[in-house]
Amino acid sequence: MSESVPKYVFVENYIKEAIRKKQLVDKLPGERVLAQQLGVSYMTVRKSIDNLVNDGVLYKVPTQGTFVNPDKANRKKTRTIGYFLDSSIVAGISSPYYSLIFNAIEKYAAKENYSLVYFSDADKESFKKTLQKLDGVIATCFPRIEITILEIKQTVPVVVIDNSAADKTIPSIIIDNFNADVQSVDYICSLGHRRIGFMTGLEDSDVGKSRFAGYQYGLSKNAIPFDSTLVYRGNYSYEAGIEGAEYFLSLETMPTAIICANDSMALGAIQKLTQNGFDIPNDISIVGFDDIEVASQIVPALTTVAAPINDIAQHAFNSLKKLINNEPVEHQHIALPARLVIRQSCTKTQEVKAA
Amino acid sequence: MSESVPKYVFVENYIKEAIRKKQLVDKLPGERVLAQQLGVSYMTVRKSIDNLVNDGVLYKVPTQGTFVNPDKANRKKTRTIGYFLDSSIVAGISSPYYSLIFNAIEKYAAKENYSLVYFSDADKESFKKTLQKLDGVIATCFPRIEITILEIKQTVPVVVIDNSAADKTIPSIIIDNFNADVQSVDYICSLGHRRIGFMTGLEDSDVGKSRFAGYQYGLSKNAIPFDSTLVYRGNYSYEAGIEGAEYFLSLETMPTAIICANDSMALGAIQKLTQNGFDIPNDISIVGFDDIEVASQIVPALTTVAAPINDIAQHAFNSLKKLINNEPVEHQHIALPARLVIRQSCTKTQEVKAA
DNA sequence: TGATAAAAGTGCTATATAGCAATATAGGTT
DNA sequence: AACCTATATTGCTATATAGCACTTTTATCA
Repeated sequence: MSESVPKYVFVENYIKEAIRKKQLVDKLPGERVLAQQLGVSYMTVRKSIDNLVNDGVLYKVPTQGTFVNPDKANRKKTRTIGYFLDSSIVAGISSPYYSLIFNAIEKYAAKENYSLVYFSDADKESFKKTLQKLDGVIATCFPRIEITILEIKQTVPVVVIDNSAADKTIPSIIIDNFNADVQSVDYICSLGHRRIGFMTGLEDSDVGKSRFAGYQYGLSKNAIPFDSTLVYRGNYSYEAGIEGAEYFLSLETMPTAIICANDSMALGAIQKLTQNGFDIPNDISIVGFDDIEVASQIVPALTTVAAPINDIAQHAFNSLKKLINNEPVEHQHIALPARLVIRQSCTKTQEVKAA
Repeated sequence: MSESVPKYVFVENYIKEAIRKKQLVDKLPGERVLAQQLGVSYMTVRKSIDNLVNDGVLYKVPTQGTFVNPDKANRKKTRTIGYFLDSSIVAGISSPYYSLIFNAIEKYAAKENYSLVYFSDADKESFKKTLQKLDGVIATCFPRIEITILEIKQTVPVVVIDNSAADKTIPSIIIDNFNADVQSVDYICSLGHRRIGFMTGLEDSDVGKSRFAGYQYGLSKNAIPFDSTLVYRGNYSYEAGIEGAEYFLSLETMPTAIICANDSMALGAIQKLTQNGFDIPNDISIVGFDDIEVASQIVPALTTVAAPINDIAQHAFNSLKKLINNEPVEHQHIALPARLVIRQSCTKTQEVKAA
């Protein structure tokens, strides 16, 4: 028993350690018994136990004893939920798509008197402490962060968006990316385009794979053979858009249209192609995905697939609310349709125009 | 002294009542003194006071005494702070500038184990309940929401950004908008422009007024007489940018450059001018303010004033943390410099080019 | 074997006492 | 007025003891 630690703190630590080691799992020895075992006064034991009760580690039932508090059971509801983005998304919540989702979730939450925290996992300690304060979490999910998703689920109810979690008991709200990109290919084909480039998103996720698969299915549906040289492997960033355009510029025969797996890559492609003297859409048509706010504000205004932001937010919040209230969630996995918004970044091919 | 109430509860109630009646406003008598006055044991007094400390009613300073906890500090700290935007900002947290600020604040807060809630005031009840959960608030301030700012201040510590509050005891972190726009005018003049249009922000705030004043001062500094026909009264929105460009198009002689009070209006102006066959920057140069992310991604990349997002967030968080911890805030009102970022939306006037 | 009484266990309230480290106050000196 | 010393104040840690109301366990008796 160290001289520098008060005895009552020593007893607190002793109890906490015994709980951690599963030596104490439910009922503690009586206060007088414990005092005798540890060789301290009864009042010292009482002081330690009172502190641990205040901290929520233990609870007392008069005349019956003192018990270990189960992990999740006794926490008070805070009516605060969290929106989680992992820290590999460098721009974090300032990313145009995620800030739209976050804004929409906050509106639905506020109507039900829930406050909304935004948090990430750059600081592990802060991440854990924030989780402890929440009734539940809506998380943007990627396969690469499955461990984090599991950790969240072990602490509070969780609903995922964008990609399903590997653990299929976690409800998910995603976009029907496949049919959205089939739609884009159909529209581009309706303008007469046959040589259609594609900038993929990250293929480590269902989002990336589904958008690419939709492109491929759209080609075959329009009797266009798949040509792998018309595919640039991107990663959703503006910089990838620039590099993708460079790649297509390097081809002997450029595509007459490019479908991008998101708007940021479309912006990068427009920048590089314009710099190289190409006119959008007269020389080459561009389609994006997400319909971030500036998509309608740039020159030319971008034709893009509009993600159903409000629907995603509403379904995610409602599913989470049910989990928090221990109610059954009717539709565990929801795939929402996305709509193509036609603006000025696409035009008919020169051949169709000449005819 | 009632038989049915334990003595320590009686002492707790006695202290709380004395606080309520203002008989105790700051320092309590010593524990031994109190025990004597109330005719109970010293240990009983200690037990009562410890409970009131746990409840946040009192706080103790070893060797100095026990004190009444001021009203605001009554609650247990949640280590959760809020970022407030009033609901008249339709795009809410998805606005490019505000989401950057919010993202930056979250990073500083997480490092200090504070969680960050985003909230608005569309739902009054939710607004009040959220306030109750927070240790403090960083609020984007406008003169039109002074009543809301006061309400926040009456509940928790508050720091404002963007505009100072009318209540000068509230710390503020703002941008030096005046010198930022002087800078823009200087730069435009250095390119040979003498006919310089200006799209104001909202003039109901210091931000709006300072940016306009900086434009005017910049003109006089460069010996250019102020011409009120070269001023369009805007409101920071993309739509105002379109209308502003329409206004300048309607003039007999258009300006050769336009300085916009923010980037969204610059986007609108570029859109309308391009539609009307003008080339940016060859026919007319454009300057924005804020340096939102897409400013660098559009064609042409926008020359704009970069708001010191991280500095604002850092100072705001640090000031708020001090308020929460009852420490003095050294610099109550901070005006941070903003830097002009030169990209592709400006060029020399045709006259300078010909020479 | 079942019922009842006694004993033991349990957290709770209350008091008394001693001594520690740090700070504040009072008094005296230069 | 500034400095030093002694004393008082302050919350803190720790121990000991007594007895209460209630519940659980054990022992005893029919």
